[in-house]
Amino acid sequence: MLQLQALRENPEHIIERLSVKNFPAETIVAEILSLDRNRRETQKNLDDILAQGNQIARSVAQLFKEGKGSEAEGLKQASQELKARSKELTEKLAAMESELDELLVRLPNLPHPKVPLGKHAADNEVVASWGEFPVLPENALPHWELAAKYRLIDFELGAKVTGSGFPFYIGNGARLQRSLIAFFLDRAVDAGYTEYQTPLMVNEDSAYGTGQLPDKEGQMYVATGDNLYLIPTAEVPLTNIFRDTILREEDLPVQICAYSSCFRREAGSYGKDVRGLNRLHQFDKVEIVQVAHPDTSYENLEAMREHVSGLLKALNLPFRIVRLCGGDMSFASAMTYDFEVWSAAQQRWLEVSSVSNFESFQSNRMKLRFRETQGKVRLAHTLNGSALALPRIVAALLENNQTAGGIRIPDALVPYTGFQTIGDSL
RNA sequence: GGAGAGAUGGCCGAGUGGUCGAAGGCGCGCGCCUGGAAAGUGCGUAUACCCCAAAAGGGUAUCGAGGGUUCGAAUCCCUCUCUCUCCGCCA
Repeated sequence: MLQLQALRENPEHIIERLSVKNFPAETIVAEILSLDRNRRETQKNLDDILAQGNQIARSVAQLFKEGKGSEAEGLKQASQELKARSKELTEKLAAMESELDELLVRLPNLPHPKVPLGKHAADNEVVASWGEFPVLPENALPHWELAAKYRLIDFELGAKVTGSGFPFYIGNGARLQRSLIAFFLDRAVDAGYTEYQTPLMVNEDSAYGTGQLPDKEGQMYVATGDNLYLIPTAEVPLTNIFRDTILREEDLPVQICAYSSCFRREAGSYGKDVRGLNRLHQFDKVEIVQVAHPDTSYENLEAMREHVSGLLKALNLPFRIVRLCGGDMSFASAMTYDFEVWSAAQQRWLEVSSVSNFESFQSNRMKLRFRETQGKVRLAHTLNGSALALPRIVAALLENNQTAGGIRIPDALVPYTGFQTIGDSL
């Protein structure tokens, strides 16, 4: 969430920036500012009353020490009255604070100045592209048909055992998944990320910390019996590691990564856009996260972009990078690069990674700070990115590398799969 | 799941109703000492909010969390969470 301080200092700037995200903020900002003024006044009153109470307690102690306990009676009476008023004000203050918090939480993060104006994906800015579209054989198949032909993935079986969007991976299909996970993790570790294995369920505080709650509640599966949420991405547990912590400046940037299954309800559409691996309720992903110094976090963002680009190049998948426009960005992000891979049989771009700088938006809510060498405490910046999400990578690998005789495995992956092709022969 | 013990600052650890935001130690920072270092030694070293234009200074809250008793709570009472030990169960 945005810092109240920033709103007080320059509300016009906040409103102007949020307009890039097509978010009308005037009313809510005005409400926040007036509520904030009231809150501070109330707090001042409360503090004064409590200070009087403390003063009385000290006087009483002094009187007892001097053996004049009987003189304390009048003071005790005064203290009782103060207590009643302070209780009332405490409740009022708590109500104001939660109201203020509710309002603040509704404001999205400010987009970086480089973020293009726009409402839809069509307004995103293509900032890089790499590779050439493969020439497919006659009768090229989309990945779901390839998956069935070579018995790599069984969607119907998943639907029977669990539901739509929960496929089984089988034989070389399962092996391919495992290979990609290991490959992505190895590359992340080589790039300086420390590997984690995280819980796949998180509590409510964590879901708030990264912003899944309150507004994206419907995205997550909930274990209602225990009030736990299945993670929609490893970002949630990875980033929440740092909730309520103060790091040392020399520890920055913190670079960590994790493979996890991800669970998303995505109450969504049906049809060819979500066929096969294009959109699932459960999928696998390697996530990279950085906690960065605010002065240099955009350099870290570029480094993450390079890392993800390297993965796609190693897999020889044609891709492009787009900088999301204000309207297409997520609530919490200040700048996001999406990576899209060319899916040759479907003839469309598939989003396989999203790399974002959240600046201090998450860390403000999570109280993730670091201590500067001069001793000052500042909010850190958080960044994350997929490196990478598996299903659409698999989709593109299968489609782009299909030949009349089978599917070629990219060289970089062969040490992991142990096979060079899927299919009868080449 | 049953029984018991515990939770104090970055860490260890004292405190069991009266200036206790909290002794002492370790760590860390800045000095002194030294040719340099170690040792020694002096000082400093939590966070949030609020008042003040800012600095200086001051107020309030926080000893796992929430409530209560009291003029006054780290200390007494209640509830919850977590940790440890023993038993049971278990990949």
